[in-house]
Amino acid sequence: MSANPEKDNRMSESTKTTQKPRHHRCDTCDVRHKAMCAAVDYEHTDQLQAIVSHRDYAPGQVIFEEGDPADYVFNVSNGEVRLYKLLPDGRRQVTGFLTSGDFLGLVTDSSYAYGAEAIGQVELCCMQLGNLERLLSDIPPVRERLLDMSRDELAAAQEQMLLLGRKTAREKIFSFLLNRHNHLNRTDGDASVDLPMSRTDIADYLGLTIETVSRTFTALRDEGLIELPNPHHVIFPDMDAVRDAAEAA
Amino acid sequence: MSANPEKDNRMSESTKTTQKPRHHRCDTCDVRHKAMCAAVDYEHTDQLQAIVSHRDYAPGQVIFEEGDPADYVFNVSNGEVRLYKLLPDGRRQVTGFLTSGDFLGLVTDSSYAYGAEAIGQVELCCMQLGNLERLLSDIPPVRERLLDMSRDELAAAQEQMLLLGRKTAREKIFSFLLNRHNHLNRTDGDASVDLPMSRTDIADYLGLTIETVSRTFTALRDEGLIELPNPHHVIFPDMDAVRDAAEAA
DNA sequence: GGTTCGAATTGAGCCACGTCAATGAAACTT
DNA sequence: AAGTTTCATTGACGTGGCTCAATTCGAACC
Repeated sequence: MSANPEKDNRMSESTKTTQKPRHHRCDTCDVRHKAMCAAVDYEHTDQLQAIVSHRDYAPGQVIFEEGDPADYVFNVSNGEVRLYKLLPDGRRQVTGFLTSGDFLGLVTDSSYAYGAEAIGQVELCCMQLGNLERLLSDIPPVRERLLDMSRDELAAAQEQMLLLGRKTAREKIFSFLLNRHNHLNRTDGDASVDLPMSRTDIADYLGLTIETVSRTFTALRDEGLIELPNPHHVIFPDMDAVRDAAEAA
Repeated sequence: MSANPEKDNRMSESTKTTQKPRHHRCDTCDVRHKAMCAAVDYEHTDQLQAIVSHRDYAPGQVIFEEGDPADYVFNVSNGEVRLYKLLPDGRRQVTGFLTSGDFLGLVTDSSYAYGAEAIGQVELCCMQLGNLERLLSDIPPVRERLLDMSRDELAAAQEQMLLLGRKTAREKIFSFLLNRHNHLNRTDGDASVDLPMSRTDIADYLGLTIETVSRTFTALRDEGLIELPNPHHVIFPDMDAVRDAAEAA
């Protein structure tokens, strides 16, 4: 079992609502096509613009905690966010990592169903829950879009259950690396993956301890399957070999 | 790691589409208030009725497999269904159990994202995917309802990730029993739980082996926390004691 | 250039749970 | 009612990953 306070990473409540309202324009937003907002047509862009604002978060800063009253929902415009659930004794399960375009703010009984923290510097686009609901009734395609997005999220969640319940440490690491490679690889030929999160985050995401994560990375390095120029960057010298090894076990 | 062919449980492909088209009426359907259909108003009930049909499934029968082309979506009208994902070597993760009112047929790229099998005798209400989509555009509240339902499902999935990644065998069993008790307890004072599924299903749902599930049940029985008149029925002699023990670890 | 401090790595030992194997208890067949 | 099959339980033993405890590495400081 792992506990992981990450004490100092967690900013005080007072800094939590730190807000530097910049002027962002929805019509030139570069993550719009990936986000929920893609379903807002040209005519309604003004309405969208009117209800969104921006917030910046420092590394480690809490965005919201599980159970907080959910007044706002968010879109990630920049940076990486971790979602997590805690047990009373501090054990943590990271349920997902979000990047630009992802929707944030799952709600049950008008409170957040999980906690969310900035991993590095993060920029969020946010709107009040009430405004989202108004948007949903005014512009039907937005609800369709949101349904599609949560359909994908649900499929990813099931895949993660398979990983957590039935895969070995080695398989978990392989799946994690290959998933990241598939989902966020910008340039096509790039056989490398960035890992902005800490070993603790990875461990809590895969249901392992930091020691096991570290040892597994080292083992893969020693086998020549990956290179580790630094703990936050993985290079695949031979992508096919990795895929073979991943399937073998 | 557990493999579990459940060979003979699996009916042949030919029996798979076994269909005994009965006459069911949406306007008197007794699971309607729990299902997606609750969002279809009185005026549209005929339209709903026109596109649904019923199917019966025998215990162990495959409803669909992961990757099958998804032509139909379903509502469970009766019985219990297991959802699962498989690894190439046969290891299985049960991702959920469904009962009456639950929606079935998560789709990605127009194929099913998981497999589904009847646990006992099962009755499903089904409609073609295209008809569902037409329903969604014709009756906006249905999409809203579906979004709400998948919101809840997603929250449950995250809870399950916490269980799989961070809880001990004992805690997993406690959570499983208490969840069942909370979610499907008909009569209010009833301190018991039915477990229609096999030990293998439970093990694959909790990321354990059948032996560990069995041993944990026995341990709880020996401690006087539960009674086991038979493997498919659990009685809690002292509900509060169970809740305390569950929190203690 | 040395100090500090957090994160990552490495080592040694252990234990919760898995594996393998036997037994028990129902339900089904004939 | 004896044989067969399936599922659950129980026992003996092994091990993958956890725990506890050092190092090591780097970045940010004077």
